[in-house]
Amino acid sequence: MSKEITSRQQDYSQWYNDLIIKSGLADYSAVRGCMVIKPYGYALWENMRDELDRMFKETGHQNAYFPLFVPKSLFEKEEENAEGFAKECAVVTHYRLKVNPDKKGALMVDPESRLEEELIIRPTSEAIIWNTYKSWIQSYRDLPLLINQWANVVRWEMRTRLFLRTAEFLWQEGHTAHATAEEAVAETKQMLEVYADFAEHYMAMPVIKGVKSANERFAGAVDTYCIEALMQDGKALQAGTSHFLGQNFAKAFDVKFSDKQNKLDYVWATSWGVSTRLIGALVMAHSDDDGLILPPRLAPIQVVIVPIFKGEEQKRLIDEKVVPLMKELKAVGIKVKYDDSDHTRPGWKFAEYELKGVPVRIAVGARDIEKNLVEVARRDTKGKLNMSLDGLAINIEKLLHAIQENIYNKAFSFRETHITNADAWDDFVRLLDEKGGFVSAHWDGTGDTEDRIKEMTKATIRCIPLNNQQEDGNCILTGKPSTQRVLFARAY
RNA sequence: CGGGGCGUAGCGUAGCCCGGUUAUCGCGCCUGCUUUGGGAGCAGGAGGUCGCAAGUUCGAAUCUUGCCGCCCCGACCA
Repeated sequence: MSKEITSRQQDYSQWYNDLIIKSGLADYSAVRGCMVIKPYGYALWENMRDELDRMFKETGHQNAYFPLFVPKSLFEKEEENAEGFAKECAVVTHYRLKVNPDKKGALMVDPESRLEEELIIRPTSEAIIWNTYKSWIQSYRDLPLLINQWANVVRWEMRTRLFLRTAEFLWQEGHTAHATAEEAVAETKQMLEVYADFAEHYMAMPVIKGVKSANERFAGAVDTYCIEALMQDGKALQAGTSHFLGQNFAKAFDVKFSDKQNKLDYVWATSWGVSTRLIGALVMAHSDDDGLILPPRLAPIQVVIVPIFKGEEQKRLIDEKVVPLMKELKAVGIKVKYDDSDHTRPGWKFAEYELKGVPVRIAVGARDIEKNLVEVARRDTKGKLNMSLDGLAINIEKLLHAIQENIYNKAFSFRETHITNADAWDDFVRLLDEKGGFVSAHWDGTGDTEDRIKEMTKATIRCIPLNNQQEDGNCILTGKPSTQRVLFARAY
């Protein structure tokens, strides 16, 4: 065993780190808080990105790219947004280095190169984008403006975790402008649906759609909608957000349009984003102590074929079967890899591809070929069965669908059994401590109560679910009247 | 930024308390042969600023001081 993974039970955090590193998704880097996304991890991100990008375009959005740097004077224009991010901004103050006269071979910041105005490295791009939109929008005919950008952003975090929270991360941010509030709200909700659809159908990860409480709302937003997922350790994870920004940014950046009656008004805005954090979510939602379990629809490799042979002659016979099989599989759109390298033996390959979470493994040996069979192993259940070489591609395709469905169902039933009602404070605390997951409880609607609950239990309101059932009750902490339950959880 | 832990070959480690030739072991790597249905075996081989810098000493991986880096837990946050 050359690649030991810490078990989830032993140390969940270490299990997560082991998985990321040993499966080859990412690596630590020489920069504190920043990671290297390795080819396998980046391939996974590309698959996620491509699907999302397609969905954005289907809903009428176009991609563009805005600068990494935001002049401080622009950044501070929308006050709430600026203050919300102030504590985690990297700031460029100089534009030049010079040879250090006191230390050979060393460079120093040239004190004479101080910028007249500091540049903020974007933690998000509302400021630079709304400053630009001002010149793009004059008339209702320019609306709606539906733009997305794929970019990196920097948030100077105290404590980082691979994929879940790094100082620099990759994401997409959609920024739209609309003529009416209704239209902007509809856009906000539409993108939330896109995210939920992606999470459930591609990541096989069930999510709860909801609205954030005021405390958890995006700085500068009127409403923040979110999708919340549940990880195997019972902690919640915000997987995506979609914000209705009202006219806050339009007012801060003076973006007005003339309507059909030639009346001037500020435009209505939205922004929405998901990041490489989704990879962390994917890992924690499905994987086990043997490695990753990737959903077939996103896996960089969906099927790996491992030949088992003694000598050149057998290898040649296997090749004769595998080459056409590869063609068949590719013809039905399956991403297949034939690992016929002779550097490692079959057993090593089995373990390695399990670690990497490849959904299906096909082993082909001389014995199988005599019987016109292959051994098919699925990663999610570890089950093995023999399948005929005839019509194999179709059966593998079916199997991939079944795996996609199975890991979704598994995650779904875990999630369903981890939403628990609490009506008494003691139960509330005990559920958080002992069971984890979402605790559904009444709340008096005040930020103060939410803060106190967070202080006492480390749990926050993850969201108020959309279409939430209305029922009379009493706040779990204060006993004040409440009309609905909200979801509490400890979160990443 | 507080608490804890760690830094010795690509990875994981022994040695450190109690200073003393050539720094231990495993995995990985290279060569060759045998192997191949769950992380192969044998033989040979390469690979080291012991995190960095000062200090103590005849002599430092080991003792002292300072610094750096990373991981885990907390505060903060997506």
